[in-house]
Amino acid sequence: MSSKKKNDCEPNAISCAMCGAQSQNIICATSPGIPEALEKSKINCRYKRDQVIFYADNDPLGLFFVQRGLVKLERVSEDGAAHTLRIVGPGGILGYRSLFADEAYHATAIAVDEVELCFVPKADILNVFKSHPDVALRLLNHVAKDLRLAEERWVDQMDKGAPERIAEALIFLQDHFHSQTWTRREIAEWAGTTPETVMRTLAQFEKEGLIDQSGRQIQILNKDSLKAKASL
Amino acid sequence: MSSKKKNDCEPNAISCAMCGAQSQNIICATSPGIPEALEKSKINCRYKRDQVIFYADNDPLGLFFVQRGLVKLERVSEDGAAHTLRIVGPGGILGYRSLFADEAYHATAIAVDEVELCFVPKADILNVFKSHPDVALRLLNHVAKDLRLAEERWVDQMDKGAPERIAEALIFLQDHFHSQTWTRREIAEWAGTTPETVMRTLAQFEKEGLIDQSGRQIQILNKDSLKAKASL
DNA sequence: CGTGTTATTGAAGTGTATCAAATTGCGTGG
DNA sequence: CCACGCAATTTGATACACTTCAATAACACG
Repeated sequence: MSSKKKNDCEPNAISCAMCGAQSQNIICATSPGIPEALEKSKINCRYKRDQVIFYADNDPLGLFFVQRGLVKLERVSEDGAAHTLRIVGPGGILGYRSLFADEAYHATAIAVDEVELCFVPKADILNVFKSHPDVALRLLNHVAKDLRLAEERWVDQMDKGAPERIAEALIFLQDHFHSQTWTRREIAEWAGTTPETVMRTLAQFEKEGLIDQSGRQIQILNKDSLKAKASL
Repeated sequence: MSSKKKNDCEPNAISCAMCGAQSQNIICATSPGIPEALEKSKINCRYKRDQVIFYADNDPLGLFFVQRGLVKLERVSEDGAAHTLRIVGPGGILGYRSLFADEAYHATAIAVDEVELCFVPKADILNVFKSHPDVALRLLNHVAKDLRLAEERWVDQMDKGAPERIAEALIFLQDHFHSQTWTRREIAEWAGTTPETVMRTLAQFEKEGLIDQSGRQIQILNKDSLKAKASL
């Protein structure tokens, strides 16, 4: 029955008890009782590639828990250039920055592939905070790590050249989202450069025996040398 | 008695009750009773320009509350280039990202001018969390905003040219730390460019009547036009 | 009053974006 | 299942904003 409609939010499509371990996020996994508390208010949703989960400048309504697939948070500048801020996979959460900063979304969330997630309204999340104070500390820990990544990325953008950032991007994308193929454009939007530069750099890496490009598939042959190239 | 030693940490140099409103940070200002709880464990410290409060890669020992002066958080790359991540003034806190991420400092904290602050050990901070659960939410709010600023800065580094970033830097530094003069190098390290480029750009801004440079002092003449130049 | 730091200006080099065009590859619908 | 069409890839040529290096001048500090 749930497969009749597509890209629609349906209540209780997956019970919290059945939610795979892969989707155990820092809120649900914190302490027993929380999944049950959210069970009645959560709503399951599905999205296909390139569909938008939420748009920048809108106000957050709650949190999205990713159960399956990948979601990218991207920002598009006035002249149309897109940049990928974060990528969230199963077990990850979407919308927490804006919710807790009490600000509008500053990025747009887009499905990278077939995505399944569940939404919990703001009010219910805040209730969890009241009953489980340790959840706030876990989220604090998470956002603090995000902040380091963001600030490190800014300095990398200046100190390192495009080849180093692209090498870093390849390693990051493989480490975190192994079973995923990325377009040159997506790699560029993550590494902070252009598809053309990614292209030429990958060709160079292949010539040096660091990677192997079979069509759109990229295999890392020598991870250590690639790390060295990225100054990691 | 407290003025005999310099750059030394002395217990209870300023009581929390006497701490100026300017220094009311998001922890102490949250609810009554917290300052008293920290009173016995806090340690006051003083630093002069360019002195280091803590070094990158060291483990955090607690939190620093800025009472007077400015502190910059900077990261130095392998080739010696310094970049300013954040600037913290009176009422601000230092070291919270690393403490809550449970990571080493990823930046070095340096006094921009004469700085006065008080230090509270990690254990005492965690005690406050237990007795005042709402403090975690306030910190979460603060770090979430930091995260937006950091991510916005990364995209600005790519989308905007040096003149735009420098205009943005001038506005930011004036808005937040009005009574402070900055060297070209400091502006460059904040804007993500070089002192030479800052130099030439400021000369251009002056020619356009946007600012007025009397030696090291920079006056903003036309803030609206400067904002337009920064695409803000 | 010296001395080291900062400011200022000039010239040169370069990495990377930009633009353009051909080719490949993939998804979609017939 | 094949063919079509559009998007992604690939390659080349060009432009240029910015960094880098260098050398002088102005300034602040002890």
